[in-house]
Amino acid sequence: MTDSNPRRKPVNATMREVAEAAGVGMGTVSRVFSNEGAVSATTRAKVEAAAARLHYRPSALARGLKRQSTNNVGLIVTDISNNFYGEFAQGVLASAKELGRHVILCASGEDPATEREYVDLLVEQRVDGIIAFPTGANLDAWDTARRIGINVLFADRAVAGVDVPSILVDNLGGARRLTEYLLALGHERIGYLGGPSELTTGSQREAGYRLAHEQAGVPVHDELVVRTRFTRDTAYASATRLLNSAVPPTALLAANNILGEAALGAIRDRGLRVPDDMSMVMFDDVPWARLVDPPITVAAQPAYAMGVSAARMVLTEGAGASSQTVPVEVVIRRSAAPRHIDSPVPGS
Amino acid sequence: MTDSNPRRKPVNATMREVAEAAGVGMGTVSRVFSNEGAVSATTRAKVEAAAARLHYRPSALARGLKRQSTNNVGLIVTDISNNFYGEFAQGVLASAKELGRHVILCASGEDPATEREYVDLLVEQRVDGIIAFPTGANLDAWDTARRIGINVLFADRAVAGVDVPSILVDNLGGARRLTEYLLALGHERIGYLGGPSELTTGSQREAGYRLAHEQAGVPVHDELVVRTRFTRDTAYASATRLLNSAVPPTALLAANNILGEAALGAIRDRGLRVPDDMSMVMFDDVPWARLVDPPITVAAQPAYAMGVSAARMVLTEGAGASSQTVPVEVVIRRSAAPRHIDSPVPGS
DNA sequence: GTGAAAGCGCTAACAG
DNA sequence: CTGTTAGCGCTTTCAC
Repeated sequence: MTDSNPRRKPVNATMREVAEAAGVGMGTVSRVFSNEGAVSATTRAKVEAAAARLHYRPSALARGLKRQSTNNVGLIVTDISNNFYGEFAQGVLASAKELGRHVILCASGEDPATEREYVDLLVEQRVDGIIAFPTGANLDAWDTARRIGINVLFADRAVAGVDVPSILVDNLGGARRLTEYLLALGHERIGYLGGPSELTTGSQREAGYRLAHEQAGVPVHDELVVRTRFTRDTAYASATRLLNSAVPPTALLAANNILGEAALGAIRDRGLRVPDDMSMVMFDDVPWARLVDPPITVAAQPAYAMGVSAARMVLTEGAGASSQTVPVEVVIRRSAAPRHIDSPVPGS
Repeated sequence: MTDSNPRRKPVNATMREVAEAAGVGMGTVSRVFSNEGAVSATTRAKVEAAAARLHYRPSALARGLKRQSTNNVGLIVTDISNNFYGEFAQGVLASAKELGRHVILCASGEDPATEREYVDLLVEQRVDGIIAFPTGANLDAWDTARRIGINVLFADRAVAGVDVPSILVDNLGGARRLTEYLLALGHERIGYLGGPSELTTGSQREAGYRLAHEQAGVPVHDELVVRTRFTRDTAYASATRLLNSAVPPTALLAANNILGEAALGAIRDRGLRVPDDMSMVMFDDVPWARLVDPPITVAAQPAYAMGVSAARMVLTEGAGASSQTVPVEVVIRRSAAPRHIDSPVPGS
């Protein structure tokens, strides 16, 4: 760093100054930096030399104001330290980079007030598009975002009463197949550790769990169905509650990786072994699912690919993008075993 | 969404239109929305009513251009799906939100060319500050960023020849204590799976490993020291190479969580048990470290807290922020055991 | 307390 | 091919 006085008011050269230094008009400088219109090689060289000498960097602010488009896109996730969102974000970032866009990241923490704040903020920033894992609230905020010309894309969850293109996953199918797998192993008391029913990720997965039971003719024991938030704060307590049922489950389905983490922790803390004492499966194929012993059977959502598609949809297809549902893949590993003959069975 | 024709050119109301609708001057509207200067209650009400009617949202672009400051900060990490960066980012986001700032997220993938691209881009966006995990290259780009008045803060790694405030961690101390722990357990062939020596995170951790050996009077076996990238791509192969040494190590220190993940995977794949056949410890306390059986002994970096501090430093202290080094906490769990009497020992 | 006016740095016609 | 000009939407003196 060569600046001897870092506290002086920074003087970032303007386009006008570059033009003067190069002895050309502003329009020419603009053409050079935006790569539009034709500029003779000599003129271009002069401009570039002057720009380099002055450490000139164009201002995206001014450009955006003039062009009425920033090249930014907003991404609202719940919690970026959750590997699912991390993978998704990597996908968005990769896709955005390829398209020459920036992403402004926001974490709502699943809180509607925070979400509203971020939507408003992103609108003020005049982002070209917003990719969000919506809480389901703030319909009016989303509405004004769209009205103002911002392409909105919802990820993972559909929101009732709003016609916004979405990229969804086959939650019902995934949960159903996971449940069928457990049922086929002979389990009849399968605990379900799920998310809030207001989120479609919560309700659809629960629906899949119930559907599988129905089709197998196995009754669902409502005391084995516990709903909690999809975040770490309440997960462990809920998992413990489930395991403490009067007649405990012999297998357990966790509706996302955070819940799975809590469930596995709770199982361990009670001295139970997987899968001998307790079978378990979960949504989300996070790195640790393969690493624990035994490795966990999961319903894998293609998080990275979803992020890539999401960015592409919101950036290139715009408001006209059509919703799509991506499949989840059930990956059988070794965390579930056939029910022991002597396991408690309802009515026995 | 009430708009019947989503494809029409979006008409976001301007401040001038709000002013006209409210029958006041633009200056007044500005005062209302920026909460600066005094406005009579009645006038304010009129303005707010008009604004609501028109779905007016101020433009951060225009404001930024005029004020010469966006309220944005750039964050350049390596890979946001890596839990360490995810936690760090959560900290930055929390802190930024509190200070009314937005975060533009970039993932360099540890690639200097990508990093340069992002630095240039963030400069063009005129962010108020940049928090980065630097690759060590692109000194000139960092220099022009600072010259233009952007506060730069390096995280995790120091860069030689550049005087930029940084938030570092006690890498040497952490690696040293981890190694001492293994040495105290009687291990004399400790494998080191580390990062590139160009990164201070790489070199300092290796230095800690070597220092502990030196002080214990135990020679370092260079064939047990393998350096690789800190990313997933090459980690597994390097871990395997280490385990395949002619005389294999009895314990292993992985220099970050990705390397630890790879090491644990490789250990498993070779049918070795932890800690009976192979002790292991690593840097980074990620969720899975507690979840695997046995849980892994780690040197924990306070990622979230670092993110919080980083944002605060770059946003409130500015260019004058003084570098700080945060301690790492060694958390002993059960992934390391005393060396077996019959383990291969050099010269025996 | 409030209005008018001058730009912030850039792009996009439009002439030449 | 290149220079000139009129704003993009907002903040900020400066009068009133």
